[in-house]
Amino acid sequence: MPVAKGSTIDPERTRATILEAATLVLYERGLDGIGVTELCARVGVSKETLYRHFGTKDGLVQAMLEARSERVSTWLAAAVAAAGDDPADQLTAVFDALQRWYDEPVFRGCAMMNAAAQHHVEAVRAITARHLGRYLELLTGIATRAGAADPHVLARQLLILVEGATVVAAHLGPSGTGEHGRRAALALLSASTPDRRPRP
Amino acid sequence: MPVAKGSTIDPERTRATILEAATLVLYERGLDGIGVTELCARVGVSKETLYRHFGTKDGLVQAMLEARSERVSTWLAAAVAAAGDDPADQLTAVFDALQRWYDEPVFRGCAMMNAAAQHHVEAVRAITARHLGRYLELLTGIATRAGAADPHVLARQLLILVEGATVVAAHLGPSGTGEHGRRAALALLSASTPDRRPRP
DNA sequence: GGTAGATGGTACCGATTGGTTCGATCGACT
DNA sequence: AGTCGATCGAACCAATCGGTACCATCTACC
Repeated sequence: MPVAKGSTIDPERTRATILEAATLVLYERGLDGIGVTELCARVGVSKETLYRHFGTKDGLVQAMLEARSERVSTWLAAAVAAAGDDPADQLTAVFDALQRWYDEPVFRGCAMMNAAAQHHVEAVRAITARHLGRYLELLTGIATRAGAADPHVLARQLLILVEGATVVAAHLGPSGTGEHGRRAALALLSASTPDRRPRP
Repeated sequence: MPVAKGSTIDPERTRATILEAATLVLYERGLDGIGVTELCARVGVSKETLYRHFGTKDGLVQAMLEARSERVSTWLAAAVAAAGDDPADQLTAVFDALQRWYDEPVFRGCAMMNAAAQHHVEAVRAITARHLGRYLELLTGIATRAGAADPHVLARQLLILVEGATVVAAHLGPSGTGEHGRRAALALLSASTPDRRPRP
């Protein structure tokens, strides 16, 4: 969807549109898999406009990774919040949401991790590390509410499951991967909370 | 270490040397992060030689990924074999070996998965899928010998742990990651083998 | 209606890309 | 001694790369 011609009185709107379209294209083609010229054509914007908004291609990449990290984290946190108070239900919600993602035809693995694998720039590494930190925070909350003996260790184990499931789904196909992750997560949850508290 | 001048009477030796040196450089810099010219200089070989042996840069990439997959799989299988017959010991050996890998200063994540994230070529995807298949085979063997209720499901869960631990170690640092993976794997193993059989 | 800013389109830049070619050289084998 | 194949080093190629400059155009605002 091209950006409207002329000044639409909203430069920030243009920026947001570029960001949204570029996110899809860069995810599909890879950060270095498409040149700026073709990227601009796909996004529907002129080179000058893109460079005025983001300075360099790296600037665009970083801006889109920041935006994507925030969007994805929020989406996952919302799935957890909608699952009620029970930590087991919350974990189930996480892996069900992931499975829906894996099933999308455009799924190509975690965009943040893919980006870090391609782009050897310090800023990108920082963004992806922060992204994992957000996940870890979410999972630590679940582990803490579950009364885990060591919530931080359980959270790191859950993070390993989340990222591992994403990698496996990307390379061996999505089928069943979310469920495998979910069952593993629930098993770890049980193993980490020796005091069984009955559901109210 | 440059290839010896003239015909060292062993073209295959030349090929192997290129492969070995290129593996390190491509892992460190990324597949698209270094040009053929600089790559040849780092490897210590002329462009003509490289192209005679591998045809294209993609050909070199695929050859080195095949070789690396085989080497890594063999290395991990050897670690398992050296751990004796007990499945729990074998899983411990897997994650101890992984932790030693994570601790290497040049560790940058799984080369196969990184390559697939960068290089959108079908052949590369096939190589990485086969690589995960080898891991899965190894883990299925362990799960079967452990008497798991469903060895294939347990093996996929263990694969998720292996790949997830590698991703987390690459982006949040190696510290403790192998241990987290190992403890999670042993917990899943216990949960999947309801019939406790005493160690002989 | 006129001005100012945001944009599209296009030509253009130097640098780098993957890949080719050629002559000189070197070692092994006859 | 002489041939042959493998190699190096460097020149060379077209294509593409990220990035810049210029100008006509369009819209919002006055």
